[in-house]
Amino acid sequence: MTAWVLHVDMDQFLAAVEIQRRPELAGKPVVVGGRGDPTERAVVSTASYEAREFGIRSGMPLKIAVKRCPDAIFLPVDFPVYEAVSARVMQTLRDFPGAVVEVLGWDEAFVGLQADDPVATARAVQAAVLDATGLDCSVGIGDTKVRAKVATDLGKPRGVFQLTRDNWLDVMGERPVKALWGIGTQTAKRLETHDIRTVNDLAAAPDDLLAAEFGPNTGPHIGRLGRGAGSAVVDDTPWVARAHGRETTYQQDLVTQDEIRTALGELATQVESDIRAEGRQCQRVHLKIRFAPFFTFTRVRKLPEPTFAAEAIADTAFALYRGLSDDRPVRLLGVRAEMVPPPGGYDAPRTHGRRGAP
DNA sequence: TCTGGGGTCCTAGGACCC
DNA sequence: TCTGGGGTCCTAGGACCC
Repeated sequence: MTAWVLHVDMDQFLAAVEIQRRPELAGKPVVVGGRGDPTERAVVSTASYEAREFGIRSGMPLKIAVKRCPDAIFLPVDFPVYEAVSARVMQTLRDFPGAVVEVLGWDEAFVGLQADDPVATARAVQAAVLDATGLDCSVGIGDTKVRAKVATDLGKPRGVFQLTRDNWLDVMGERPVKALWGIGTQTAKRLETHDIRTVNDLAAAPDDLLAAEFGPNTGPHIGRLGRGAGSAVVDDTPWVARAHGRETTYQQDLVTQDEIRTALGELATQVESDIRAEGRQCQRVHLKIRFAPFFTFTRVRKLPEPTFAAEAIADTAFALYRGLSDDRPVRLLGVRAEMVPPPGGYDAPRTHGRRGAP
C-alpha cells in the first residue's frame, strides 16, 4: 500500500446544486451570482458548463455575462443550501475507510489515504459522493498536494487524473506557469521578466534567482511549485479563523461623510456579531475602500485594547478613512476584525491563501 | 465590460530598544 | 562625528485562493 493525496473537487458546484432542485434547468446556461440580477454590480460565482461555452467565467461581472449570453438563467447565491450540501459531501469523504480529510472550501477537499490502486479508489470516492448527494465530482491523484490539486483540473468534468514525480514534467512541462496552484497573473508577469514562462522553465530556475526576485521564503517556494514538490501531509485539524470581515459594493456610490460613517457602522455591527459568536475579541481593524473609478486601499490600525464593540470598530475604521483625506465617491467598503489568537495560539495553521511557509 | 465577498500569508521598512 | 548589530512591534502593501 502506498500513501496518496486525492483532491476532490465538485463539478460546477453552485450551478449543479441549483440544477438538482430545478431539473428543468439541466442542459441550459445557468449563472449563479449576486442577487441573480445581471443589471446589478455583482460577479459570477459559478457558471454551468453550457454557460462557459459562451465565455462566462467565475469572477466575471454579471453585466458582462448577460451580454455574452442574454438567454442565460441568472440565479441568486443561496448560501445556506450550498453549506448544507457541502457538509454532506465532506461527511461522505470522512466516512470513506482510512480517509483523512482537509477541507479547502465549500466544494473541495484533500483526502489522504493508503491504496494499491489509487485510480480505483478515486472512482469509488466519486461513486460515494454521487450516491450521497446526486452530484458529480472530479478527483486528482498525487504524491504531493500540489500535484493532486493540479491533476484535478486535467480530469474535469467527472474525471480522474494522476500526477506524480514520474509524469509531472511530461504532462505539465509545456504549460504556462499560471496553471500552477499559487501562481497568479502578477507572479507570472514577474517570472516572465526572467524568461520563465513554462513549468519546465520554472522547474529549472535556480533558487537564488527566485529568492532575489520574490524574497527568501517565497522564491524557493515558487520553485518547488514548478517541480510539483511540497507537502503530502493531509491535515484534518479544524480550521480556526484569524479574522472576520464584511464588505459591500454599493449599487450607488456613497458620496457624503454621513453616508460613509453610517455604512461603516452597519458593517461593524455585522462584524461584531460574527466575532461575538466565536467569543473572540477584535485586536486590529482593517478598512478596505474602493473609490469610484478603480482604486482600492487597505488600512490597518491596532486597537488600544481588544474589544467586541461595534462602535469602537466603526470609529477606528472611520478614523482610517479620514486619514486618507480623500473625498471621491466610494464604491466599496469593507471592515475586517483581526481577532485575538486563542490561548496557545493557532496550533495548526490552516491556510488557503498561504505562500512560502515551510 | 468593469470588476463580489470571504479569507490567509509574505515582504519591506520605520520606530524603538539594548 | 559617525554609526555596529540584533531584536520586537507596527503599518503599508502585494499576492493568492475559493
